[in-house]
Formats: sequence, C-alpha cells, structure tokens
Amino acid sequence: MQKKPLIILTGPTAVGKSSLSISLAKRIKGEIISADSMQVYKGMDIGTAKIKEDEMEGVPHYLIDLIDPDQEFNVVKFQEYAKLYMNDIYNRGKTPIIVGGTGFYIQSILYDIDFTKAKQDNSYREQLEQVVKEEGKESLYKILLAIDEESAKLIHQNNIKKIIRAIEFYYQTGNKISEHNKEQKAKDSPYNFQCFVLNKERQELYKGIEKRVDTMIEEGLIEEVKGLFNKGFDNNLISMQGLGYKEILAYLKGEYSLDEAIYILKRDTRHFAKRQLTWFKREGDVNWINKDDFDNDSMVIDYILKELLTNKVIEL
RNA sequence: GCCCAGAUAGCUCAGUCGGUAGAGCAGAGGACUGAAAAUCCUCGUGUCGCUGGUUCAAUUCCGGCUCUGGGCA
Repeated sequence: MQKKPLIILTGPTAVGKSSLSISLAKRIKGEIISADSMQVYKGMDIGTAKIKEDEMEGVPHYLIDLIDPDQEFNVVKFQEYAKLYMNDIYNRGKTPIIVGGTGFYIQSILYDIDFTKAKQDNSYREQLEQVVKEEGKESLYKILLAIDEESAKLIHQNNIKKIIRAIEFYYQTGNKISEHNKEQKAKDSPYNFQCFVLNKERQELYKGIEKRVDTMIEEGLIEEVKGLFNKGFDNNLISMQGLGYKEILAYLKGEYSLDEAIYILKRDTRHFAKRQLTWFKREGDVNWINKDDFDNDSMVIDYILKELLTNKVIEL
C-alpha cells in the first residue's frame, strides 16, 4: 500500500509558524491539524497566541478549541483525534498539514507510536505519589530498579514523573517501558512525510518571544486569566500550567508583582523554546529552515514546495 | 566640604584569619514514548575599581585616588 502524504511544519514558539502555514495550505489546498498542547483549550486565546478566525483565511483547522480547560488532554487523545481528522482529510482527497510546537504530539503521529491501551485510572499513580511523600524519592526509584533496571538507568532519580510513569506502565501492562520504548523507536513512519523545522538566529528568536509577551499583556492576557480563574480554573489543572497562565495566576494571587510575573514569563518561554529546539535536533528526519537565509515568507514557501515536489510528497 | 558603607563572573552578591576565588539568576548543552507550554540532568577564569606601600607572596592588611549609594552640614 502506498504511504499517504503528510506535511509537518514545526519550530520553537514565536518563529512564525502560523502565518506560514496559512500560505502553504492555500498553495496546496491543505488542511491544518494543530499539534499544540495548549491551543486545544477553549477560552485560552491570548496566552497561547491562538490563530484568529479571520487569520485562517478559510483554511480548515482542527484540534483548536476542542475542550474546556478543566478537561484532561494528553498525547494519546491527541493521537486519536489527529488520526480521525487526517482520515477525513485523506478521504476528501486533501493533504493534512500538522502545524505546532509540541514535538511529542508530532512524533506520536509521525511514527504512529503505540500507546498500549489502559483504562484511565489514576489511583495507582496517586499511591506512588504517596510513596514519594512518605518515604522519599529514593524508595520510588528502588521500586523501578526492581522491576525495570534498564529504565532505572535511563531515568534520573529526581525525575519523579517519569519514574512514576515507568512503574505505572509495568503495573498496567506487565511489560517494561524500556522495552516498549525500544520497539517504538525502531518503527518506520507509515507516512510519506516531510517535516520542516522553522528556526532563526537565537537572539532574534528571543527578541520575538519578549515582544510577543508584551503584546499579550497589551491584548489583555491578565483579563483572560482572571476570567478563567473566576470560572474556577486553577493551577491544579494542566491547562493552567501553560506558559502565561501559571505566571499571571501567581500575579493575581499576589505571589509576584506584575513586573516579576512578566520577567518570569519571558524567561520561561525562552527556556521552553530552547527545549523545543533540543527535541527537534534529536529528531533525525527533519528539514531545517533558517528564516535568516530567506528574504521573506513567500521565498520560504517556494523552498518548501520545491522540497515537497522533489521528495514526491505532493505532485503538480 | 565632611562622615560612613560599597566597588569580585553578563546581573545580584558570598568569600579569602594574606598563598590569584564561588553561589543564585541569566546564558549554553542534553534527556524525554499516556502531565510534554510538563518533568528532569550537565556546564562557572573573572585585569577580585585604579595606584602606591608592607610582605617571599596582596583580591584580602595599610595609604592615596576614582566611582556609586546613604548620612551630616
């Protein structure tokens, strides 16, 4: 069976993925699937720099404004939805373009990672968290060491979240997560894909981030967060741990001054952009686009189209 | 003008009872397979303000100067 075409446009936050994705989608009659862990939430617009209706210029978008901020979302759900929408797009003879900065989400589609089904049950996880509280993280680490030595070597003792997941995986499936990961890493992509990573000079990227944060504040980020908080959404939610939300929430609660909150938000967003770049660097089959090498966006589009044609992802 | 306190890494500061120095933040690099905008790991040489003196040896002690705070006139 012939592999289906898939285009991916990613890169660190604030490089300019959205505007480029619209131009690209229009040129190839593609439809956009957002791979963004925060833009799925309704009402979180300013802080996630969500694309506005009129900016979409009629290009269909999926996985934006899907759920409320108090609903749970994760890679598995992302993968389910994305596959659903992609199928629909293929059936209509169009090409999906995955656009977004959440590397893990993109990977889950690109290599069709198998997330072995298990009932959503957090009770065991809570038990493990209790172990950490009462006996310390060393005890937790020892549990992992006993069941999956390989993972114990790979995961640092301080990385409690990862240790808990590894133990939980064993508990739910009876298999070692280290072996599962090895299998998944060896997989070939089921798609005929091209993955473009947009980047620019670090200093410029950081400047763009800081400017974007200032713009968010001007556009009413504080009001947006206040509104969400008044609806009862608090920092125990994953959504409220998003950049811009957790910092402004802390400001509203009096933990920071506004200046401090903005400083921390800018700094954390810079750190985040760096982590994104680290992720993409590790991804092997990727096409880096340094925006500094192009005079304008339409030249970037020309380059992307040329690459897609020579690699036979799309045809004329 | 006088008195006091500072002057050490990009920033905030610690320290050396005299043997050329170290934290936090910033910054850089990395990991990641059901929280991923999350979580976690690694990386610290700089005329110790300038200039004389004492000393085998001064960033450290003493003097002068410059600058920055604060106080008194």
